[in-house]
Amino acid sequence: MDSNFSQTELKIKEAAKTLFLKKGYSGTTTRDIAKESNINLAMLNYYFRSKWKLFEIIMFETLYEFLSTMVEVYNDPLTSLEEKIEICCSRYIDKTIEEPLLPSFVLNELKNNPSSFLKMPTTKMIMKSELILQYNEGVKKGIYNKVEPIHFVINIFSLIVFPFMCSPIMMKMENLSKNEFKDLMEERKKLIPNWIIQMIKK
Amino acid sequence: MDSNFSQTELKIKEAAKTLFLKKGYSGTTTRDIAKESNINLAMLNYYFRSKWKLFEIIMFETLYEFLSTMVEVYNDPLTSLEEKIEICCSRYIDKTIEEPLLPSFVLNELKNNPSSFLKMPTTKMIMKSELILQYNEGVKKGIYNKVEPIHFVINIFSLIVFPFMCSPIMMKMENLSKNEFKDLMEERKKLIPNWIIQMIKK
DNA sequence: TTTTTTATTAATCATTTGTTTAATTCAGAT
DNA sequence: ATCTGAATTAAACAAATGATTAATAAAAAA
Repeated sequence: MDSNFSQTELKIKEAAKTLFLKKGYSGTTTRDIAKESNINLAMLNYYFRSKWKLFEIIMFETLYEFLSTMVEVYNDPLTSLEEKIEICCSRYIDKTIEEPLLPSFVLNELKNNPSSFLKMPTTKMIMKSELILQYNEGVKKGIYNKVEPIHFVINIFSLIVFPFMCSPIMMKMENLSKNEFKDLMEERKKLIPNWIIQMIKK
Repeated sequence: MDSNFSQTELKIKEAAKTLFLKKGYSGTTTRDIAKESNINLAMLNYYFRSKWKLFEIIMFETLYEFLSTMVEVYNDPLTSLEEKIEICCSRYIDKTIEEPLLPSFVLNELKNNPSSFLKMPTTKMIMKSELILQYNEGVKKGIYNKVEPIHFVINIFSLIVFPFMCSPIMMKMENLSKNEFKDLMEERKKLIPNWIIQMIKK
């Protein structure tokens, strides 16, 4: 019976994800998770053996799901560089609007332990992707300024991700509602690709 | 006697700052701090009453020191917009090279509690600073593209700060040494101002 | 020197927290 | 209906953790 497949296990994972994203690993207690998911404390260890294993599973799944949707974008040989940037921005921002706490969570938890991140099948490829090849070609043709490709990649991610990471502060400072902030991010879907192109064009 | 002024108090604060930056508030124990600073556990409560109060002091001082050096830059009426951006980048990057963990630390700890951040005297002013006035003037004159000033500000900070936040991952992925990473950031002191200008110029 | 205040220490307390256990309930197979 | 293994529960354990206490040492004031 797949539909009834460990209701409890799912409930735990969902609650754990919510809490880990909000409070981080060490800020979340197993009792918090038990309470949030309305399960008995012992069930956590019954299904996942330890808080740490549960965390690893959630981190892996979350990250994997997130990255998978991206790899195909910047490796698609059929789209141009500019199209790639557009699609990348659009998807990334959509995804992050859905889960605004994710970037901050991932970067923080991986800070002291980035190796576990590299177990992901999708991470190592970015710098050897079609996106980079096309950028390098453009440089060779004299269309784009020559800068280390790593700068090019960082810039894209910086402009996309960072605003989400300081959204609490931004919203407080500028008295923005959640929706107003979301609208700003939606705007950026179109703005960032233009900015990026302007940055690299001669 | 100012030179001998509470050697212990200082040692605790330094150790606490190191650990809070590295492990976050909830990832750091009072015993960690006591050990790192070679003081007796009880001295922490003797001088600071609680772990939380100690944390608040460190957060405030760190943030204040950091922000103070910035306000004057983007409020200086004598420098042009482009000069401001250059100086801002240069100082920010220098500061962050000194303390690479700071941005990640601040954004994370303030995530669930951004109000405490606004107690800072220097935060609220950015959007009404000389920098923004000059940008708006440029727009009026038709030199710059018209975009919400908030985007303009976010972009600057994104390009400066975000790379530091993913430095562990970057370094792992690209096999960079600490020095190589530092060199990349040094490069950006000159690159970012150009990029920003290209982004806003028609 | 004597007294008083301040700083430091080791030991202890009271919770919290991750995990385990042993007993009980439940569901499917026989 | 009975048996068997999985799921669930309440209780407990052991270690960790923030904080306090009471005794002692050191420094300052008298």
